[in-house]
Amino acid sequence: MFVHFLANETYMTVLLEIRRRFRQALATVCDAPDEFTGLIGPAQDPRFGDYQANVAMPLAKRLAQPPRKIADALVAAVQLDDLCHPPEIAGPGFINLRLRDDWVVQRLGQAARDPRLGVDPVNNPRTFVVDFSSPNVAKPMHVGHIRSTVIGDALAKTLRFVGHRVITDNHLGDWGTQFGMIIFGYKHLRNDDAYRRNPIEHLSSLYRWVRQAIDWQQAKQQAAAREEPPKIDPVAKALAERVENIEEAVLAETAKLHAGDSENLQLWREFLPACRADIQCIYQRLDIQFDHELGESFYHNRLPHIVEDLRRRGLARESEGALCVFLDGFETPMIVQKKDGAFLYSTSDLATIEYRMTHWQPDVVLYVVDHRQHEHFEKLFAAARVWGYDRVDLRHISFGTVLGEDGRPFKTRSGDTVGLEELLDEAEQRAMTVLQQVAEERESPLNAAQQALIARVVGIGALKYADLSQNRQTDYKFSFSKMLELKGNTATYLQYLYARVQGIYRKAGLNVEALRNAAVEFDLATDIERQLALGLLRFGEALDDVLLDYRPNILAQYLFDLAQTFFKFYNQCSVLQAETAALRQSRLQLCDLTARVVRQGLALLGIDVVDQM
RNA sequence: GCCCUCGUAGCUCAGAUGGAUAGAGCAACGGAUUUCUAAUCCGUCGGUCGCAGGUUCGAGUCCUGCCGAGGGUGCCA
Repeated sequence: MFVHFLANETYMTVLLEIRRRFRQALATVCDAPDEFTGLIGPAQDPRFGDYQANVAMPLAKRLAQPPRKIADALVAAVQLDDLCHPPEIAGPGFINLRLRDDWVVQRLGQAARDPRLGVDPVNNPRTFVVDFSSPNVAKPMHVGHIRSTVIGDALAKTLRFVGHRVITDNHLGDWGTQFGMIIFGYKHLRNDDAYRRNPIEHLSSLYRWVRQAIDWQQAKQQAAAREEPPKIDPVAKALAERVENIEEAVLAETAKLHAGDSENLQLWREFLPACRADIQCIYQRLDIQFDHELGESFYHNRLPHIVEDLRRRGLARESEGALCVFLDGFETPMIVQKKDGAFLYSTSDLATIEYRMTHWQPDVVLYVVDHRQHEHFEKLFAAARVWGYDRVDLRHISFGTVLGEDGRPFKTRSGDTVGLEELLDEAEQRAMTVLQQVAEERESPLNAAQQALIARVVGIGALKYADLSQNRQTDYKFSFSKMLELKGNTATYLQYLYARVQGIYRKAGLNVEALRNAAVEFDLATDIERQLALGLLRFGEALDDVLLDYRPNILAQYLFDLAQTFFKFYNQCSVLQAETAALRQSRLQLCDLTARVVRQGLALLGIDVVDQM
């Protein structure tokens, strides 16, 4: 079995330093100190100090002694005086810690001088494959597709930043039934002029028509069950009335493609580049790149070999005409070859595992995919283990469904959801509207090019942040106004912070490089400055917490908390007009470090910043 | 039928491994700008954490039952 990856045992954050000290003290009172260090964390409430250790109560049970007595013993044994004030014991046995300002100032100076902002690279780098986005090409992308894309991208960037080797792979659906639909549509409905003028647009239309025709025929079969007939385009309706059982015909076209039929293969080769170029437009606007884009078609000719291997090893056997892998703990088998001889996505997923293990030797593979495929992945991983890949950590990073305004899942098939292009356009448009309102009151107006850039960065940032700031497990209701919100807990708030700090530099005519190279002497003159300092030192802890369970929303939450603290500080404390030159220097450094942490944190979420807003 | 999620403020959502008085944002209302960009800040209002039991020093969090919503479930992906 693989060794479970504990991100929080890699670099020395403040928290890990405290835990390390406590571990030694814990060893003097019990023989399993590691079971308890996890109970040491940031204080829940500032009144209790900066960090707290909630270890005495559970220990009391184990040692059959009063918790306060154990807390006393731990406080006596723990060696913390260089970083903390004397610990205080409260309530049933909480141990409250308050960091010494001189130590905080010293750590802060280190972070400020460090291009990595005080986050040390992991000392046990591992190789991760992150499989995300993976849309079906040739099918219009809609709002449901951005979740996998932005979450996967953020996780890949975060893993890379903390020092792991990361390989991103976009496992495109480029070999499936949707091509059967397009081929079928092309053969029956194509308009050569329209196709020449704009291939991808025409192919999309063909897809939609065929899809609608199939849905319409199915609805008609189930007849009176639903009174409301599905929405249908006249072209699709004509097709549905002219050709019987389109679904079967589509599957036949798909089967011919897979069997190597020269006409269909030729059409597939012709369509694919246009389809790929089309989704690249989206990735370009989202500023997302992949190391590899090995789609299903890449694995197609390996599938017979996979199935043969499974059969030879006795892992797969025939049942009800299909070739199946039966797995312990599952009622239904994983089917790897249909009775008509065709392969399934299970088969190509196994082929993908084999390829990645052979060529990339990952320690961990993350599949950033909708939670509805949970059971599929459980089976896939179980099958991979019995197949021999039992030392790699295969993980389904599942996320919730994007629901329509009515609270029901979008129908991914019918295509009448909000398209992704439309969403991106709207995002930039809304950002531009706000920008123009705000800019009217500004002394130094921005030119058109600046405005366009800002609108793009702010609009796309809002969109990504709306997804990333939410716990990935929960379903969420899509709404333009929520996704494109530009105030409150949004990317805009964080981008605004960055822009404000740059504004200070401009106002003061400051050379930022000179500021950073100057001797750093922080002065935590007020409570709010101290609070900001502590927040800045927690960047690494936030990244640890993100990677503990692959939750980017923890980073978003951290950044928002930090920004709130910053804005309080900023409203309370004058930077350029500070009472003394030393305090002014300290505050400039606080602003600078905050801006750098925010910029870096946003970058890990795939979100950019601008100097002015 | 079986399996898996989810139910927290008017709305949208945070609350990992059980910890001190359950938090944000939005909306609503009231304030702050001769001074670093008001996309900001401060304040007020807002809760039977679906319901009922249980476990224990302590439960939004764990267990059982019920109600409600969604998803998956042998030849789509």
